Amino acid sequence: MFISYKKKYPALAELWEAYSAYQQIIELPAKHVLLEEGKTARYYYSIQKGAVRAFFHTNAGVNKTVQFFFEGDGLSSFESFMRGTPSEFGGETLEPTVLAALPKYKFLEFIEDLKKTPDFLDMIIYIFSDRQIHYMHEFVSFLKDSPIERYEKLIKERPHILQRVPQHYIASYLGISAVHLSRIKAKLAKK
Amino acid sequence: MFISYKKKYPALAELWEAYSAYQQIIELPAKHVLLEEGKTARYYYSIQKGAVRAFFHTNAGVNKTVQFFFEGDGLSSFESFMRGTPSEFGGETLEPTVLAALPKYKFLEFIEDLKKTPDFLDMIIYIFSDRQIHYMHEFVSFLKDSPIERYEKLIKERPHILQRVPQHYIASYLGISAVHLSRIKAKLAKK
DNA sequence: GTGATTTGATAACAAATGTTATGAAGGCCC
DNA sequence: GGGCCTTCATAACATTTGTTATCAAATCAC
Repeated sequence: MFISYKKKYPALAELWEAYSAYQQIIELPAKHVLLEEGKTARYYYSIQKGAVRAFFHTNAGVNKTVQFFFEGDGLSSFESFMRGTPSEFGGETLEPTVLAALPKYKFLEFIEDLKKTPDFLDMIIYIFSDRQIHYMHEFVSFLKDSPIERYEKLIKERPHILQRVPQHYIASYLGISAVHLSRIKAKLAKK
Repeated sequence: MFISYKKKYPALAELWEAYSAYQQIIELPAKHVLLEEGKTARYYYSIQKGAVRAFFHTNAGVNKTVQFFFEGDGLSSFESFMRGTPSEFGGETLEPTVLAALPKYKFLEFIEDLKKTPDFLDMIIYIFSDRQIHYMHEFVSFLKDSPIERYEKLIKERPHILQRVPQHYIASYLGISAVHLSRIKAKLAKK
C-alpha cells in the first residue's frame, strides 16, 4: 500500500523521492522468494519492473496465492510491519523483477515524516478506507459470486493479471483448482 | 466500527458521551430491517441491547449474511458513509433490539471533533489497521480453511455468535448451505 | 538447436456440497 | 392450550468441484 497512491497524493510522491537514496535496487530472477512466511518483514518493497505474488501455505501444506503485485505497487507484509509479528504471507517473483527495498526503520521514519505533511489525515483515511473496502469486497465475493462469476469479474476488472500470470496461480487466487478453472474457461468459450 | 473501540480509547468514549444528546433511542422487534440495501445510510447506529446481522442479496436473489453485531457494536454501512454511495448491505435485527441512532451529519461532526483530540492519529491508524486485518482474515480464510475449519474457528474464536444466532444465518455467513452445516455438526459430534 | 521444465487442456473417477422434501421439537401469538 | 411458524436434523438425489493421470504445446536453460 501507500506507494500505490503516489499519483493521487503529490506530497506522498515528493517525500518518497526524498527517501530514494535509502532504497536499494534489487534484481531477482523469476520464482525467487523475497519474503518467507513466518519471518518478520525487514523491508518495504516497491516494484520497478516485474511481478510478484503473495502466498501462504494451508494447514494441509498447499501453497495458495492471495494477491498479485505489478509495476508501481508497494509491497510489505502490512500486519507484520504494523504489529511487529511474523508475516503470515510470503512473497515470490513471477517474472524477473527489479525492486527498490527500503529498510523497515527507514520506512517508519518515512511514515513519521509523512505525518507532518498537511493533508496526511485525509490521505491516511482515504488509503485505509480504500484498502479496507478492497479486502471487504474480496471477502464478500466468496459469498456473493460463484467461481465462474469471480473469474468473469477478474476478466472485466483486472485483465492485466490474466495476461501476465500463469493460470494455476489465478485458480489458486480464485479458490479453485487449476483443472476447474480450465473447465470454466472451456465452458465460457462455448457460449 | 469506531464505537467498538471505546474501551481502548477513553477520549473516544468521552466525546461519544457528549454526543449522546443527539442520539435517538429506537426499539425494534426481531426480523426488522433497519437499513435497506441500495439506500444511502442516514444513521450511525450503536447497539444497546440485541443483535443485528448485515446481509445482501446474490445476483440469484439469495439472501446472504456477512456480519453479526451485538451489544456495544457500532454499525453503519462504512463504504456508504465514507463515499456517499448507496449501501451494498442491509441490516436486520435478529432479536428485539434497542439502538441509539446518530444522524449522519452529526456523526460527521463527531468525527471532525475527534480529529482534534491529541491521539487521534494513533487511534485512526489502529482502528483502520484492525478493520483491514479483520477483513483480510475473513478473505484469506476462504482460501485457507475448509468449511469445517471455518466452523471450528467460529466455535473457538466467537462462540457467542453460535449461542445467539439461528444456524441457517451462520451457514450463510460461512458460505455453505444450512444442510451442509448440519452435516458438519453431526460429523464433529461423532468424534 | 535440443532436452528439460512449465503450462494448460482433457478424461475418468472420487469427494464435497447443494437442493428438495419430510418430520419432529420448540417457541410464539392470541 | 391450540394452531402456526421457525428451527434443525436427516435422507435421497443432483450438481459442483477436486484429484490424478496423460498428452500436447510453449518456454526455458544451456
